Amino acid sequence: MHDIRLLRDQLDHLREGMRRRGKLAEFGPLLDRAESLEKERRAAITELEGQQARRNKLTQEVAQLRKAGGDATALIAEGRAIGDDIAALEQRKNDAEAAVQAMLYELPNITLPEVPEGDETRNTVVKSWGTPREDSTGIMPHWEKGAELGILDLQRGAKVTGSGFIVYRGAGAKLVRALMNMMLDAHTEEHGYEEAWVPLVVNRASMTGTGQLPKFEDDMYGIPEEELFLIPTAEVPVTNLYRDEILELGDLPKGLCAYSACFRREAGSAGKDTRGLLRVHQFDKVALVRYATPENSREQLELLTSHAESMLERLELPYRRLLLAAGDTGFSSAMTYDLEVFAPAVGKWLEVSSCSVFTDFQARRANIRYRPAPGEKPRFVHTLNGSALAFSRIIASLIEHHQQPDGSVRIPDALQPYFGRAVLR
RNA sequence: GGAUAGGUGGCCGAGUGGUUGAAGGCACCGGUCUCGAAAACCGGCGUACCGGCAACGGUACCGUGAGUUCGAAUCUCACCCUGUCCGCCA
Repeated sequence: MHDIRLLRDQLDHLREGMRRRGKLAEFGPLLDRAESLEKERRAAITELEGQQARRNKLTQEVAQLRKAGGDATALIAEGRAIGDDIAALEQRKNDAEAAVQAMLYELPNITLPEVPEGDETRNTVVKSWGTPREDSTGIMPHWEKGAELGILDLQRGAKVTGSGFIVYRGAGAKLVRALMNMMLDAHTEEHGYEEAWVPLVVNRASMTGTGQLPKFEDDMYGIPEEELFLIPTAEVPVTNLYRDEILELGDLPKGLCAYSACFRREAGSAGKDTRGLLRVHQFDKVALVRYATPENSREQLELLTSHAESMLERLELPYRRLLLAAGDTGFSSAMTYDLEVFAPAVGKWLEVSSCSVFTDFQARRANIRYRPAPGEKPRFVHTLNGSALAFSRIIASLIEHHQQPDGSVRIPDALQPYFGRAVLR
């Protein structure tokens, strides 16, 4: 969410931000309406507060008059009239305020200057690691190989819940555990993160704090009776840990990591892009969250991304890092790197991580602040997060990229201590 | 789920209809003292918003929302949360 003051003195900045995302047509009219509503809001406040001041004064007069034993009937009648006026003005103010607020909630973040303008065709590969297997001859797609190895049971997952809900079995289930432990150990022991184990269900305020709501309610699984939502990522509960709190400067930067199941409705899509593990409704992920000062949040993004990349290097999966163009950058994000691994049988690069700096966009929504120095005014922190990593596509890539000519799947060295064996066959 | 107590400023805590933004304490900031520190003493110290170039003026905020009233931290109702006891349960 943006500072409401931007509507007054930096409307051009907002407009330019929307243009860079290619969304000026969509948001330009909204900005104009928001600007005039903001004016209306202020006018209503000014008038309202004037009447409130009148009432406060009158109220004192009534008290004094009563004390002196006088008759306050006339003053009380006047007060009643002011009260009616105040109620109407309050309504006017609330209406304008709610309307402006609703618009601000709809507006995506402004991307950093270094983020390229335009849509996803402007995404740029800024780094590559390892050599993808271009020749897919003899490599079975992960859904076939997974079934053959007895580690993936897509049919029964569909039966038990529905399509897009995966059952891992035997060594497959253990593979999930191994990935979880390998990643969490690395982040806590080598990268300095505190591990958290969080609820998979959160309330509306938390979903609003990180930017999923109100705009993307349709993408969420919800429990309407309780006004609760299944988390699409551990970013939501972890970032909201410090909602409405003031952090100490000495605590920053602060990093938390958490494993969680993630739930996404992914409405609409079905077809070859969603085969096997490519796009599912529930998947496993280790998430990284960082809280930083505005001064160093940009460099914290590099650090965070490097932590995610190190997971791919341990798994010996070739990857590339994309700097997303403004139009492809997520709603709350100011700058995002995507990490993609190559799945040779699918013949595609798969997004397995997304690392973002949100500047103060989430912090303002969630009211997460820090005190720059004792006695100074609190400021909003900058939040960051990244997946490190999302498992399902990693498993897909692992099964395909590490598939051997004899049909077995090699387990990378770094994973073996956690998985307990060197090969899947 | 039932019963019961309670939610006040960064923290603790007083306050039950009218100069209460709110006593007192802690913490914090400045000063005196000291070689320096501690202690002691003196002073300062909430947040947000509106108007104003500013000085400053005004308004709101005592869990949340609605209500009663000329006037609500204080009264009424609903909801949320926390503690305690009972019940149930992995």
